[in-house]
Amino acid sequence: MQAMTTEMERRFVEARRTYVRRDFKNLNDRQLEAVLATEGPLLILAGAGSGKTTVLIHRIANLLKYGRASDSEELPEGADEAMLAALEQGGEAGLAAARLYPVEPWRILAITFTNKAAGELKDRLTRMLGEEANDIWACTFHSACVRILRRDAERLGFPSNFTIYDTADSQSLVKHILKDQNLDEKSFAPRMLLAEISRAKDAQIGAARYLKEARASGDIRRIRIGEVYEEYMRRMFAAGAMDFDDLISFTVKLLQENEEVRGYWQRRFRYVLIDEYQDTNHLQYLLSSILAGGSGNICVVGDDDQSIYKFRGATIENILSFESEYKNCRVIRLEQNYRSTGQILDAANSVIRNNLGRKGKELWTNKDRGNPIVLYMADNEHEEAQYVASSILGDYGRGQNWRDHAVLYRMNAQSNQLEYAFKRNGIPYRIVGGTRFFDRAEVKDVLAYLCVIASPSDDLRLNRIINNPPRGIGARSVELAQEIAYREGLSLIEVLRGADRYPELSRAAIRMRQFAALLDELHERAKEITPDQLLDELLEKTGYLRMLEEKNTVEDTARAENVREIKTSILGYQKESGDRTLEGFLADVALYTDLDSYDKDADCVVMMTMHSAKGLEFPTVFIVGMEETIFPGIRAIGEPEEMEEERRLCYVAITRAMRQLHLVCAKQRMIFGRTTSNRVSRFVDEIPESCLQKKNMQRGYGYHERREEPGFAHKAPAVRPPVHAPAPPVKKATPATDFSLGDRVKHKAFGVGKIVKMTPMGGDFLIDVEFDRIGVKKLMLRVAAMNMEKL
DNA sequence: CGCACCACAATTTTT
DNA sequence: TTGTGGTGCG
Repeated sequence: MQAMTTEMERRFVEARRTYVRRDFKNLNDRQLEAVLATEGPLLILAGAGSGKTTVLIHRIANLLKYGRASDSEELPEGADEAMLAALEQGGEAGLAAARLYPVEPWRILAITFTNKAAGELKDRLTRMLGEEANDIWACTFHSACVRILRRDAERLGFPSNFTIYDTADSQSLVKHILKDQNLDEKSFAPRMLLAEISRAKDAQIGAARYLKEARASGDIRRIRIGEVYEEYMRRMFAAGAMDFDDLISFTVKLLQENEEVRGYWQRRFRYVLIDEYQDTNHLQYLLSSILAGGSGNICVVGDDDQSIYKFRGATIENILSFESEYKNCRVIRLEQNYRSTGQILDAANSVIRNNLGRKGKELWTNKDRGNPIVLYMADNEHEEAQYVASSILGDYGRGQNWRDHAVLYRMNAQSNQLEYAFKRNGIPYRIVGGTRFFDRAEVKDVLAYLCVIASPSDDLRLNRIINNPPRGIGARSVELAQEIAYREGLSLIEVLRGADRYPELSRAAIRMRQFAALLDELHERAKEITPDQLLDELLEKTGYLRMLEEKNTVEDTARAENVREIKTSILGYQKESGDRTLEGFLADVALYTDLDSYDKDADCVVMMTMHSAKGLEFPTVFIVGMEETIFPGIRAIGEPEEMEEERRLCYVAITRAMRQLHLVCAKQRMIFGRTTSNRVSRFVDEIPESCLQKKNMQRGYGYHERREEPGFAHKAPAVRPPVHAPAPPVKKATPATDFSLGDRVKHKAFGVGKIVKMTPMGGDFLIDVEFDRIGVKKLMLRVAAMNMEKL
C-alpha cells in the first residue's frame, strides 16, 4: 500500500474532525470545542446555565466512541486513501477510520461534588451510551477516595473496612478529647478546632509537625490545639476511622508516598474530569493532579463566579491559577446561557461585575428580555412571607405548578415565617436542607449500633449507645471504663467484656458484660443475615424501638417512624447496589446527604438556602431577606473578601431563575428574637433600575440613599420610620371577616368552593373549604380572605 | 441515674 | 425565636 502524502494526511485529520463533529450537531461552537479538545489540560469556564453537564456528557461520549480522534494529528495504523474517502463521505463506513484509540469506560474518572450530581451524570451517560456507561467512574471526591482506600488502606495501617466519621462524629470526638485534656469548650470551640485541623490537613501538615511548629513558636494556644489534633488523629486511628478530610488526605498521602499504588491508578485513568472545580480545596487539587498525572489529560469545569464555599476550605485559587499551573492548557468559556431571560441575566451580570479578581465572563442569551425583576418591600417578615405565598397562589391560579417555584434565603432561620405562611395558605412545600434525616439523634443512634456491630473497636459510637436506651450504665461508669481502656491499650468493648476484672467498675460490671455480650452476639449474627434483618433484630434485642413506642409522645412517634425509615434506606441500598454487606451500607450512608433525596417530581414549592440551590433551576424564584446584615450577612460587611463571596452567592441565586425573579425585603424584621430595621441590600442597587419593577417600595430604606441621621440604620428602633419617609399608613392586617359557614367563595388559586367548616382558632378561624376542582382544603380565614372573594 | 429547668448563642455546609 | 448543653434536684 502506498504511503499517504503529507497533503493527504492533512486532509485525513481534517476529514476526521469533521466526521466526529457530525455527532454533536446540537452543541454551540464553544461547547463543541470543549467536547473535541480531549487531549492535555483543559479549563472550561462554564457560566451558570451554559450547558455544562451536556458538555461533560458529550465529551465522555466522544472519548468512548472516537478516542482522541478529534484532537490529534496522529493517523491510525494502515491509513490509506480508501479510509480517507470513507471519512470524507461521512457515512457509517467512515467510523472505523475515524476512531483513534477509543477509550475504555473504566479509564474515565469524572468527579463531582455531590452524590446527586454524580448520580445525574451516571443516569444521563447510561441513557446516552447504554450499559457501557456503568464502568465509568462517575463519583464524588470522597467516594472515589473510599474506593481507592478500600483497596490499599492497610498500607496506611488502617483496616480496609475503616469507618467514616461524619462532622457530628468528629465534633463529638473533639468534645471528648477536650474534656479529657481539661480544656474549656468556650475558649476552644470544637468547631474552631475542627476547622483548624481541617486547615492543617489541607496544607498537609500532620499532627506531629503541627505540634512541633506550635512548640517552636511558643504559642500556648497553638500547642493546645496541636495536642488536640494529635489526640484526635490517635483516637481516629485506634477506632479505624477516617473523617471526610482524612478520606482525601490519606488518599493523597498513599498516592504520594507509594509509587506502586500511584502507578496503578495513573496507568488506569487516562482521562480525568473534575466538575465544580471552583469548589475544590488544595488537597483535592493535589489529588486530581496526581490522578491525572499519568496521561496529563485533565479537564476541569467550573465557574469562578459561583465559588461560594470558601468557608469550607474551597480555594478559588485553584481555578484562577489553573492556567499558570498547566502551562500548555487551553481555556474555553461557555457564556451562552440557556436558562434565563435577558433581564435576569443583565441583573446577574451587573451584580457580579462588582467583584474584583475574576476571570471575567459575561452571560448572554438568545431568549427575549422577559419580565422585569419584581422588587417588593414588605413591612415585616410576616408580610414578606405572605407576599411570597400570595404570588405563588396567583401563579398557581394561572396554571403554574407549585414545583415551578423556589424560595431562597440566606439562613435556615429565615424559613420559619415562610413555612407558616405556606401552611396557612394551603400551599404544599418542601424544605431542602436543615436537619437532615441522617443527622437526627434517633437515626444516628441506630446507625451507631450498626457501626459498633460492624467494627466493635469504634469507641466513639459505642459511647453513644452504651446507655441508650438506658440500661443502668451511667456516665461515671462509662468514663471509668474508658479510662481503663486507655490505660490498658484496649478498646472500650474489650473492657466491657471483661468488666468483672476491674473492681472499680463493680456496680455496673454485670450490665456492661451483658451489653458487650449482646453486641458480640449481633456481631456474629451480622455474618449470617442481611443488614435489614440485622436491623430488625437489633431494634428488638436492644429495646430501642420499644423505648420510643412506649413513650407515646408526638415526637417519639415521629422518631419511631424515622427509625423504621432506616430499614427502607437499607432495603434501598441493597436493591440499588446489589450489595448485602453491612460495611457497604454504612460507608454509603456516611457519604449520603439529604440533598440526594430531593425529589424534583413532587409538586411542592421548594424552600432552601441559596447555597443549596446551586446547580438547580426554577421558572420562578423568590429571594427573600434582601437586606443589609442579612444578605449580605453582617459578618461580610467591612470584609472585602467575604463580601465578594456574598456577591457570588447573590449571582448564584439570581441565575437560578428561568423566567421570573422576585427580590423581597422587609422594612423591619424579627430575627433571633430581636426586631431590626435594615436598609435594602446593596446587591439590589447593583442591578440596573431598568430591570426592576418596584412594588411597595418606600424611600428611606435604600442602600444608596444618604442617611439623614448618622448611624440610623444601626441604631434606629424598628418602630420608628425614617425621618424623611412619611410614616406609611398602617395597614390593617384584618381582612374582611364577612365570610361565614356555607358561603360560596372564589379563591385566587384554588378556584370556586364552599366553606364547609369553621373552627375558631387563636382569634381567627380555621376554615375547611370544599373546592370544586381539588377537594377540601384547610386554610386560616384571615389569610385566605386576602386571596378569596365571596360569590 | 434521669429528668427538668435555665442560660446561651445563633451564617452558609455539596462530603 | 429556637435549639442545645450544663446544672441541680428528686
